[in-house]
Amino acid sequence: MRVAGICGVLDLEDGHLRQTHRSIGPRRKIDRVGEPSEGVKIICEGWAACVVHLPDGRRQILSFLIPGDLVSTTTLFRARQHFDVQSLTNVRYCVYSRPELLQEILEKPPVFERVLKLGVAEKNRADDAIVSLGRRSASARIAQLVIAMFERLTARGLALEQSFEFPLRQQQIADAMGLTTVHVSRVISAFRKERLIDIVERRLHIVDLKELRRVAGERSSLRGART
Amino acid sequence: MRVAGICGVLDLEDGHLRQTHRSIGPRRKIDRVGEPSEGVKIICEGWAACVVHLPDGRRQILSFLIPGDLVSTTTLFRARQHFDVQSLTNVRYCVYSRPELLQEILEKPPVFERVLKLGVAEKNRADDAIVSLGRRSASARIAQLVIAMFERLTARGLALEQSFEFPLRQQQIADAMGLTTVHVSRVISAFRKERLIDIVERRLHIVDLKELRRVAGERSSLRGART
DNA sequence: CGGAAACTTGATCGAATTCAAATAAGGTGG
DNA sequence: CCACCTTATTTGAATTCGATCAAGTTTCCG
Repeated sequence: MRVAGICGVLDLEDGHLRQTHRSIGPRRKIDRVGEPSEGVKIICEGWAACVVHLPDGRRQILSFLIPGDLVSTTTLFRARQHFDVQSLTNVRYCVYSRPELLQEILEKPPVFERVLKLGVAEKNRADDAIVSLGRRSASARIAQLVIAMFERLTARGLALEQSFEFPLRQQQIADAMGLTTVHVSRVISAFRKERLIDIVERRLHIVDLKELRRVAGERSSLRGART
Repeated sequence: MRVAGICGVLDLEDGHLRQTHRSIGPRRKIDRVGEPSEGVKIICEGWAACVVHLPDGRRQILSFLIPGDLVSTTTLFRARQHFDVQSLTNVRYCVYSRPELLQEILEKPPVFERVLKLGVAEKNRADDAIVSLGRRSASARIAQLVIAMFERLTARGLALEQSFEFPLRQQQIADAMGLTTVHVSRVISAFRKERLIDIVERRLHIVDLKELRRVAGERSSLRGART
């Protein structure tokens, strides 16, 4: 049965691919490190994150997932994941059977292309993260994050004007940006004071997009194909 | 005409796929930012790197490429690359026509699987980099780099005992690890003094692998499918 | 209402950067 | 083969960005 909307990104034809839909609360594991994902998943609603746990208890968030995102292209291949995927909010996602989807991919070039595109987008985001973590200051990284989420959410029609749902805790921002919560708090306070952004009730408002871009480092690179 | 060896990673059948081979010197661009790659390339000999240039002149190296590596899975898709690919040493690589390779992929599941696997390996390496840059100290990152290169080169039969060709300049290590040359020099000096590694004439010897792993952080995560 | 997360704020510390020079290693034309 | 020039590497001193330590305060839920 075809479910309308963003879940259908992979089901380009007449929607005959079998999908299972699931809903879960926040802080739940969608996929677990060391286990192969039992299917290929698309986030339909809510935010999730790919998380690596270090032996000393610290964490690194590899990426945030929002509606329309494929939960790691690597799940197309039946391999152990090296990270957990966990929900940050209430999440609804759908699961495709791996073999069925693979067959669909091989039979239908547009589906193949679509999946390839999602994979490219995912890799581009990882590359963005590497550049941010490797060469940008804390403020630049956080400004980048805000802008990146704004653009991704806008592309999916999930931003109004310059504001959008922003359920991230500062701890999660810290884990994604390679910082401490304390420092994230300081940077966000500074952004508020400088009237760059404002966060009220888990909703982020971009007050001065131009200046925010400047702070983010306004680099020309990494502006390639996104989804 | 089939060329033996590592170039053939994608050409699993009887080697009828057309390949063009090219040789270039060090510090040459194999692919250029903003331009779609004109084909799908495999490194046959030498080292290369994917490099992002920031507007202020600083650089971030996204990954190092060694023989057997695909030059970015994203080149399967005709999109603008957001980074340069450049040779670090003399490099020989081969180029497949994108349409021909795509057709081969769609027709031959083993080839499809092979390409998928290379893509997964690439993504895993990017994720490794994110964790290193986000959560590890300078020494841990450099130790990781040495171990990772050792393992990758070993998998391709390019390491003897615990030593291998290591053509990287400290500047390049710095650009990959998000550090300055000055600091890379200090860390490597310390490693030498502690008899962890030694670098002589662009060849790296791992003196104390166990201790090197300890320094690298000996984490259990991120030990997934590599190629 | 009460307890636990989440967020702030201040003081101090430290890893890595920056600035500055000196030394070593390569590569080139004569 | 050597003098010369450029690119790498090393080392030291001073600085800084973000971490760590330590309380508070606020917000969120059950």
